Amino acid sequence: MKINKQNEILKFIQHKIENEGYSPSIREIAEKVNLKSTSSVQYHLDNLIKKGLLSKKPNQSRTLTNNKLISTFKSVPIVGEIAAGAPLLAEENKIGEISVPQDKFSENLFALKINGDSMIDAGIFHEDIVVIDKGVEPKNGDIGAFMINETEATVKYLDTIGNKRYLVPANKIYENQEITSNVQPIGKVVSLFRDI
Amino acid sequence: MKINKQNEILKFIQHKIENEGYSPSIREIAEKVNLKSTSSVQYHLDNLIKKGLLSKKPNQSRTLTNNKLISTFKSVPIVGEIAAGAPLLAEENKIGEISVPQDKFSENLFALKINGDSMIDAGIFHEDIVVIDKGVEPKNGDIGAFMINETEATVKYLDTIGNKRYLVPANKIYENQEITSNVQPIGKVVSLFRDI
DNA sequence: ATTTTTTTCGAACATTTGTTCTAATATATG
DNA sequence: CATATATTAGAACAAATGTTCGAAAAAAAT
Repeated sequence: MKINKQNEILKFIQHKIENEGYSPSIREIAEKVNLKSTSSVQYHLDNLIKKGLLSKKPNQSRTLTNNKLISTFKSVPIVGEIAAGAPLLAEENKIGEISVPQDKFSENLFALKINGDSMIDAGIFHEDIVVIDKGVEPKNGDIGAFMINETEATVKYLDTIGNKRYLVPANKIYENQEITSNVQPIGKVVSLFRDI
Repeated sequence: MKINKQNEILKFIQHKIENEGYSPSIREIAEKVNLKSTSSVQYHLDNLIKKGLLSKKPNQSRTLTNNKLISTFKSVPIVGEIAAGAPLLAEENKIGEISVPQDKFSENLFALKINGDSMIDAGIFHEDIVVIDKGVEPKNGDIGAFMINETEATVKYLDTIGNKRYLVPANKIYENQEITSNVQPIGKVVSLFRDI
């Protein structure tokens, strides 16, 4: 019957935070896991905290937080068609939001919805969403996002052939495009999301 | 000086939840926004709740939640190697968690880490994470997850050729595998995540 | 200037909640 | 079986917290 009280408590706390948006009180935990005394819960909480699985603020109610996957996600904008003249991240270019785990989040992140199949051999398909880190300049071999003529954003491999730098698609039917002054690197592609 | 107390309070609550992981108390709000009385804060909270921007539970501390963008994610387990004999979602098979938007969440979701390149032509690469809906039986043409010999989970296209059903890889170097009694459908692949 | 509405304050109160201590009970260990 | 360890219970306490009411102050409207 009693499998593992500690884990049962941890799971309930996580569940409560995920579903209600706030931590349970000690007495709520006691009731849920069938413990008659608040001090029994305290006992397990102390152990969970010692293990580093939980944190709490002393003398403050409902301040239990999950140390591992604090369900705090932060949203980054998804950019669609780029309006002529408007800065890349201007409000009028925004077509949505996507959330990324906070531990991977930085202010430099935003997302692009892929249009076309030029990166299909890299496993990046039409309508996939790629997250881009503006703070990381794409290097040779990286997949990066680039602004072309200040109106179009594109995702390609970056590569140097001879002494020229190219945008390299991952699809044989498209050609390399030399990087000239009309191409500006935006950032490096760091992750990808797809609905199937 | 006083720009908009209501908005100031809302912002502080959101900030506190995002950064600390729990809601502020009324007195903490009062101090932060320079109100001397808790009832002044109550006054604004009531208005924010009337506007539908906040929710709270009566007589419970720190239960303020943001109606818009809070806790819109839920975690689903990532399953790795499947221990012989253990149920697919047994704790010992779990290698992590991934969060999915709440509006797409169901209790039937879990995730698999892809091992190998048998689905490479479908844009599913080695070490990608696919989310599977156990509540949806894969149909012809769908990408599904299947359990083989109750020990190995695999992701393949499902297709019917003649009167036989096959697991169809998306990679020419692999062969179709006829579905026999040792193959059990788990669910349909619904989304994909990749770190690049 | 007067009235009305909005906002703030203060204080008192009832609950909720975390904390702590001791003892009882269960479980494991030798 | 005896002993040690882990777990649970009970109760009492102190602190944190939400709630409420009336009045004052500030701002807006007439």
